[in-house]
Amino acid sequence: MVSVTENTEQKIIDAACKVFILKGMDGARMQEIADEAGINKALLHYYFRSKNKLFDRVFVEIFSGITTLLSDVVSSSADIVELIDNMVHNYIHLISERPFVPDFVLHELNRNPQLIVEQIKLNGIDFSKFQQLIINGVTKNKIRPINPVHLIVNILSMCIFPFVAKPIIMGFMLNGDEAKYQHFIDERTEHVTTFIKNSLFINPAEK
Amino acid sequence: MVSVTENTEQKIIDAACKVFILKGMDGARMQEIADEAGINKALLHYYFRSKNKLFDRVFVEIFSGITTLLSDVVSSSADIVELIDNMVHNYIHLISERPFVPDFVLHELNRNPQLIVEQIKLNGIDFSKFQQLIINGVTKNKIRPINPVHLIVNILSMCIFPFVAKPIIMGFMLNGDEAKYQHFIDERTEHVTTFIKNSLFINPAEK
DNA sequence: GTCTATAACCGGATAGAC
DNA sequence: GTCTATCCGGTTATAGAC
Repeated sequence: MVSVTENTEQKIIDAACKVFILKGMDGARMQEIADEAGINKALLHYYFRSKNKLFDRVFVEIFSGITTLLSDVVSSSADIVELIDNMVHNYIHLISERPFVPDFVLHELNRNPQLIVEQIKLNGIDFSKFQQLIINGVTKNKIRPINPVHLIVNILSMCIFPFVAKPIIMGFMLNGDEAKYQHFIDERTEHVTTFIKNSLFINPAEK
Repeated sequence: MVSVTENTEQKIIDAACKVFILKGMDGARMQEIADEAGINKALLHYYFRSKNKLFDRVFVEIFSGITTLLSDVVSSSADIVELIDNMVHNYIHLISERPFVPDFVLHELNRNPQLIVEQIKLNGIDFSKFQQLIINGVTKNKIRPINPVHLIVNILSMCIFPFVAKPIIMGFMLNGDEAKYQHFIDERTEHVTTFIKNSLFINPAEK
């Protein structure tokens, strides 16, 4: 029989995710994580020896969620159009549910680029597949030639940046109106896919 | 006669900029800033009462550099094509020289969105001008209609994100090769302007 | 496994001499 | 204005009872 309350280790990890994502490694406090998990501070050290070890554990968990999505989308898409649709839709959807994850991941990665090394082997992107989809699109005369790295960076940029830059967008462009921002995000999937396709397709009628 | 060595206050601000940008507010240490400035820790508190006050001071300085550039570009561009060229070129150039600034600004802004409030009045974007350039482009039948907010976010995304995401791009797409990343950045201005224009112009021959 | 209490340390801030 | 020495609060981490 499955217990209604998760075990302590999982409660700690969930709490740590929440606090680390919101405050970052440097800003997070073990006390706050303990409170969030509803346990004592000493118990954190019993399960995970140190703050650093706890952080490493949750970072891997959070980061792999992002990369596996990318891998899945690339490997499951039949052509470049499908890939763009899937990638934009899935990323915006994923981040909408945890909007502070991108800033957390990017910030911690810049603080300590070493963090990424282990992740790469674990969750490498199948670039040959991605490149092949582009080549196919080009040879069938559907899209302009484009550097795959630039294209994938363009897609990720336009999907992820609007969440990281929320304060700027709201403050400077939407008069601090939360509802307007939400509406902006709701339009985003449709806008970005159209914007990218308009750029890629030589003949707009094709898209 | 101008002294060769800047005064102490300026030395502190320069050092604080450097350390805060690299480590963030939470990760920075007053001792490290003092060392970087070549002075004693107590002197920091003599000039700026607290870590918070010192941070606020340098944040304003760093952030205003970014927004004034945007304002200048918008107000000095005669049409939408010029604006895109100027904006992409200037932003990528600016950030290339201080590549850790975007992560710093975005992270601190997410940690404390209040920070932006004072900045807005100080350096608001002239949106009407920007919108007018787009409308002019559309009515002269040069570009497709587009939501100004989405367009400006697209431009900023594709210019800024590649710097914030450097560890990811290098790790996952460029085999950790620093030279490849530098080459990628060198191509970026040309690529992004072309990508945007391809998307905006209905007839590619026009651009 | 979980708790309370406390050790050990670190970092921002101040006192006071020069 | 600049320094040395020090205080004091907060935070990680451990000891030890239950």
